[in-house]
Amino acid sequence: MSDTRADPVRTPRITVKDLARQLGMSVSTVSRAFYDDAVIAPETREKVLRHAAEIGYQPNPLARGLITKSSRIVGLVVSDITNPFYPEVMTRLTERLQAADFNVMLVVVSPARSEEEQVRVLLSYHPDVVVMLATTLSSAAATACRKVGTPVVFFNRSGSDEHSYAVTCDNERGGRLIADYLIDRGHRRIGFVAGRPDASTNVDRWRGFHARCLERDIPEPIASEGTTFSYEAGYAAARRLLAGPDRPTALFCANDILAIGAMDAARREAGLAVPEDVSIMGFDDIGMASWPSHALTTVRQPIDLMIDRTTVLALALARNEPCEPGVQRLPGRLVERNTTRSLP
Amino acid sequence: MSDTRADPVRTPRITVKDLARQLGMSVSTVSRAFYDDAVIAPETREKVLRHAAEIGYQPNPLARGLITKSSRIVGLVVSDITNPFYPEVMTRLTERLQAADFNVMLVVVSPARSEEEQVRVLLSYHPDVVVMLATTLSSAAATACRKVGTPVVFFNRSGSDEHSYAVTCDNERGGRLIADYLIDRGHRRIGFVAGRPDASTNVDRWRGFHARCLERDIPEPIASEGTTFSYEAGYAAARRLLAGPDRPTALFCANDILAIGAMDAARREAGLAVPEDVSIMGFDDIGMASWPSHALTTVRQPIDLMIDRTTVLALALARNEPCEPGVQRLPGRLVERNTTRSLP
DNA sequence: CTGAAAGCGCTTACAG
DNA sequence: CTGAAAGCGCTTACAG
Repeated sequence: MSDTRADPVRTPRITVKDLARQLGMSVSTVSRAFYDDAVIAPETREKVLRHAAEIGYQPNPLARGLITKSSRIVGLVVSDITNPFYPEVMTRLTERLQAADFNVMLVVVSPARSEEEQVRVLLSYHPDVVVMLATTLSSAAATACRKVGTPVVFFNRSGSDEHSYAVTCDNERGGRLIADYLIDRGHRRIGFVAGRPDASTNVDRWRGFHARCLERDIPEPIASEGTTFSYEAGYAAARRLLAGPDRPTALFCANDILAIGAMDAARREAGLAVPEDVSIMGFDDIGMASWPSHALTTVRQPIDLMIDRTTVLALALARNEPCEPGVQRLPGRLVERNTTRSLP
Repeated sequence: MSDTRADPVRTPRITVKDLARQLGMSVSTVSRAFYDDAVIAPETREKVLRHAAEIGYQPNPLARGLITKSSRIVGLVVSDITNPFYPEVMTRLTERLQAADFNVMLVVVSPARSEEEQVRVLLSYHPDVVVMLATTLSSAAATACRKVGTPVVFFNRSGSDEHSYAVTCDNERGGRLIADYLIDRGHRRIGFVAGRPDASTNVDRWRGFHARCLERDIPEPIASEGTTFSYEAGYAAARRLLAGPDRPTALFCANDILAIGAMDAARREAGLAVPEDVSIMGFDDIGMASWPSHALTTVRQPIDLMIDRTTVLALALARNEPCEPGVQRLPGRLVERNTTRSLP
């Protein structure tokens, strides 16, 4: 603290008082000009706004927030950034929120410190709402939010408790889609490359896939032991899955990044051609999936719609409008590329 | 505004006053407990701190900032998020800043609106410092910051004006490293796959590379017309460069993501084997570069060091400590993998 | 060492 | 329609 004022070169900020003085008005009047629904003469408002624009004044949202109890901050909590799916979501969501005149405060949950502790400092800024971008986050963070009455919406994570908000892809349905696709093409021995075992995306995709396999009288699919959603994990799991003599003819990977690792393992470790010797499917449809070298058959998450829903929900909650809790499950669609084929 | 209080379910926040009342002290005393260098009896401080922890009180940094003129917010401005290099930097930087008790306010500059406008709303929160993660950002944003006296540090971008702060890889030296490496291995006809022409990374890498080629009496390298740093751009550029009859024996790509696109083009469009028919090099050493399917020879940016320097610099500036302006150019190192070979 | 008071930059009843 | 005053949650000289 002591050094905060060590070198007072900071330009002193323009305040309402300055404006009021320069315009010969009271601060109240000046303040009112910035609120559409305030009672103020149109010419007065215009005068204020014009002058403000000229000298580059804008009300300090921090001071404003003290009174209105609204910070216009939305907290964005992320953790698993290795999945290329997230940076894209993060930036697009941020753009949308910014366009609605909210600012995003980012917290990256590092395993080094407790989730709750890290969210606590975010909470001290009184965000109007926080959105969790996280398959991976436990509910500790959400609980901390709820304790201070801050609404939270989960992106890409279901299974949070009853009265919270979530928007996800319909992962279970996606899993079924994949089972049908593979089975329709004659596959019987199918392997599953798992991601994080406790992630709802992993659980739901597997559940749908597994259920559909049983419904269609396919032998129990063999699942790898899940660890993380990473290239390396996909590589390692596929190597094991494809090592035995009775290897699967197809692999469903819990997400694209796993699938890309799995493809490399199939080619380099097991010496198999994709899709000639083994079919491989992912989930998400990240940008890389469509690169010619991967050309991955996968299920595309309805990302535009998901972001849209999340934005609308977050904005409504930030404004304290009543919203119906629950998880919105949006349907994905299967996109066929070159990593799968029909068995003769 | 009107709807802000529509549904007053928000838990009322605990304030200093509550603490003071509950402890039978004045607010001044309570406040002092949170400052290490304030004069206050040790037992009093402990009593306050203990009680605060119990009931989950922490001072509101917004109100605090009004007085101290320090928001403990650092602005993080990003734009080109398609390059996987950035998400990594972004999250690691954020973690470091959080660990130092600063919070990150993220602004994603979208091409839809003006840079200055988008930074303006960040500035209204009075960040103590802003760091620009951007090869791509113009100086408009930086100018806006300077106008209100907010210090800015550029990450991965040099060539900002004289009295600003920047930390980058020594890109020019990296370009020379690559020229030497290729020339030492017998390459004479070398192509350059350019990224964004106005990005300092692109310019500096090319400059060093080009200069070194001339110094060593290699024929003028042929450069593609740069557009963006993307897989697609690398793909398109390499296809053109490798199409002619007198094609280059090696390609230096301005970054890894371009290089990966270039490799795919070489293989699929030109029918060339890498490195047998053409050697390919990138720059950055993003995670993907080391995947077995790419195994890209590249120059690794000293990312740990860069992040460290940026953190230290940003923190110092946030505290208004005097810092020496200028750009810190940190040496990268060449990492050899499987996309290059010696010419016989 | 502690407390009463002023003030940070705003907004918002309350009078006029 | 406008202004004077109170107050949001804090910090910090200033007395004591």
